[in-house]
Amino acid sequence: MIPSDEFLESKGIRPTAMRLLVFQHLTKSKVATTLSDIENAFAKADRTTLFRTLKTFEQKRVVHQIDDGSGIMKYALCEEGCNCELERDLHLHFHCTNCGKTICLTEQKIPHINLPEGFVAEDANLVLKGICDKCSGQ
Amino acid sequence: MIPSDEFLESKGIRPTAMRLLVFQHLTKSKVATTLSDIENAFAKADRTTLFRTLKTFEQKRVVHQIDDGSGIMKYALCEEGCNCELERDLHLHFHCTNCGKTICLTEQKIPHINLPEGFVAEDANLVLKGICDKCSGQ
DNA sequence: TCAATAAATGCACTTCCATTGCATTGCCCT
DNA sequence: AGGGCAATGCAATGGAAGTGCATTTATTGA
Repeated sequence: MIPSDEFLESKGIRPTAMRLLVFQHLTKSKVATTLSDIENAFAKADRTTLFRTLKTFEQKRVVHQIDDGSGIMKYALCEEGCNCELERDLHLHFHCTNCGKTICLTEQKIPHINLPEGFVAEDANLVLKGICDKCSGQ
Repeated sequence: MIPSDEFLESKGIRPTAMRLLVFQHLTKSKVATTLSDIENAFAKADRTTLFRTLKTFEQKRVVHQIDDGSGIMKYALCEEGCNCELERDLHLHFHCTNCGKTICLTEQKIPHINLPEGFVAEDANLVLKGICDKCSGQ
């Protein structure tokens, strides 16, 4: 496991204190995270800074944005297997309607779809909604 | 083709003038429509009324809501083949990043996904993004 | 028919989140 | 040390969803 600061630098991101904290917070979190989540995690941080940090991370392919239909954007680290560098990563997401958590199912890929003549797909977003393993296990 | 007012009544919706207009507007429109689209179509109508009209339609399974990731909710009529009455209809949507239009691909169904142990899917949302037939044909 | 009741509409307002402008601070390099 | 650019913080804006309440319109029942 390489140090966070080296990792960020390798992605072309200057590893400031704030960015390292955000990165480590994302690393620890197993689920997709909202801006507010992060804001609450470090009360001292400004919302704008966090917002721009996430935008920077996104641009440099460190995180990807997830629109799970909850109305609030979420972010999750791109993992090893994540193909964000090449093209949009086509793994899918699971949104639990019970606990509200959104989970990256990096193992599951979005199947190929045969589109009608003339349509060219460049990106895909698949969100399944239901009950997650934790909530169904109760 | 049964008249609009009879159709709405058959769905348990009182066919007011406003609702008939909105319904007919949706019928004419081949693509998913935003609240603002409709608002602009009838300048005299109030946003709230339209909002609630759409909510009513949604509840009565006349339209379905589409979150195509553009940040703005869109609505489209449920078609004959639409299974909204039983459960969520699992057809997919195509969002053109060129013209911004969102199209229901009612022919294409969302493939079944094998989820990890403990996950129970109740709903699915698949949005493909790219260039639509009209835009790619130019 | 007319009053009583319920449903639909319109206006104003609130909330929530994403996003931007601008001034300030901090970091890096010479 | 100082110049310059990147990062940060504060304030404000904007867009869309949603709510409360008063008013209008439609339905029902005497």
